Amino acid sequence: MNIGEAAKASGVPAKTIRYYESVNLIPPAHRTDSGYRTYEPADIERLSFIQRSRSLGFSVRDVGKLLDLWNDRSRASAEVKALATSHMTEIDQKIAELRSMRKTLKDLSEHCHGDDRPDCPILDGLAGG
Amino acid sequence: MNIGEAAKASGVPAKTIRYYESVNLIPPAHRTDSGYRTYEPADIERLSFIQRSRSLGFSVRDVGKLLDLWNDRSRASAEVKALATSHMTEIDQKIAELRSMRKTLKDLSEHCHGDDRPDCPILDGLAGG
DNA sequence: CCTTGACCTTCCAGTTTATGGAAGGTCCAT
DNA sequence: ATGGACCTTCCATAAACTGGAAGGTCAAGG
Repeated sequence: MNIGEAAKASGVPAKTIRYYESVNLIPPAHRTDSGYRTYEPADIERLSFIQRSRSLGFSVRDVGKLLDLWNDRSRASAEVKALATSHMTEIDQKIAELRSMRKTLKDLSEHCHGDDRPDCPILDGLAGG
Repeated sequence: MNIGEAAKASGVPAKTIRYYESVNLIPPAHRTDSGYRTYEPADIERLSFIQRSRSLGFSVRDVGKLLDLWNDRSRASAEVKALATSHMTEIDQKIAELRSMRKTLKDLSEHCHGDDRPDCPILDGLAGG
């Protein structure tokens, strides 16, 4: 599987895969004799996970930590558990914020007439959340 | 209210407030005779909204669009409604992804023993979510 | 066999969204 | 009037990409 297919399969652009390799987020890919990078299904899973984590606002560094644990199975599982728990807390917080923001937007659109009348007072609520 | 107080009140660092001004995300602040920026409560609300939106993964550009609508009350409310709705969809998606990710992590920590035993198979699940 | 087009490679430059620090002005309390 | 905590601008750096140039590779068709 070359980098283009890997990009399609994982949702991470080829350019970005190379970038991730360059900053050691992922290990150097195996190469064909001619120098093309090749990827295994396991690599795709890893890339998908990175993709998902990044889109949800986790830093590359955070993702790196999780991947380290994933790679080094011999680590104490207490450490894995602690990291997972801390990430879960972060996630809960993000979900709460998103819900609050969603509510603001919902109020906003419900109180707006949806026609051309310009009295849409709910925009005022945006800051409050 | 000077920039330091505004920073504390809004949660946006002073440095970042100046940056937002420099890229026209917010209008230039009023100045004292000596050149210090001053901020009103309304400015703080705006900054808080920006802060919240950014932390949830909305781009500065997206935030800018919403702020534009907020500023220009005379716009058709249909437009406001459309933008709000589109953002709500995005938010729903983000929430769904976070929940999926949370579930993965929960499974992970539940199946881990939390002691020093190294058999923590759930790390394998990370890519799947 | 050779060409054509879609891949791949590296490298360097630019973008977005800040953040850090230097050099210097301001404000206020002692 | 002087120290320290503010503020100012400007320039450099960071993180996480993204685009483009210059050139190598591969598979298909003529």
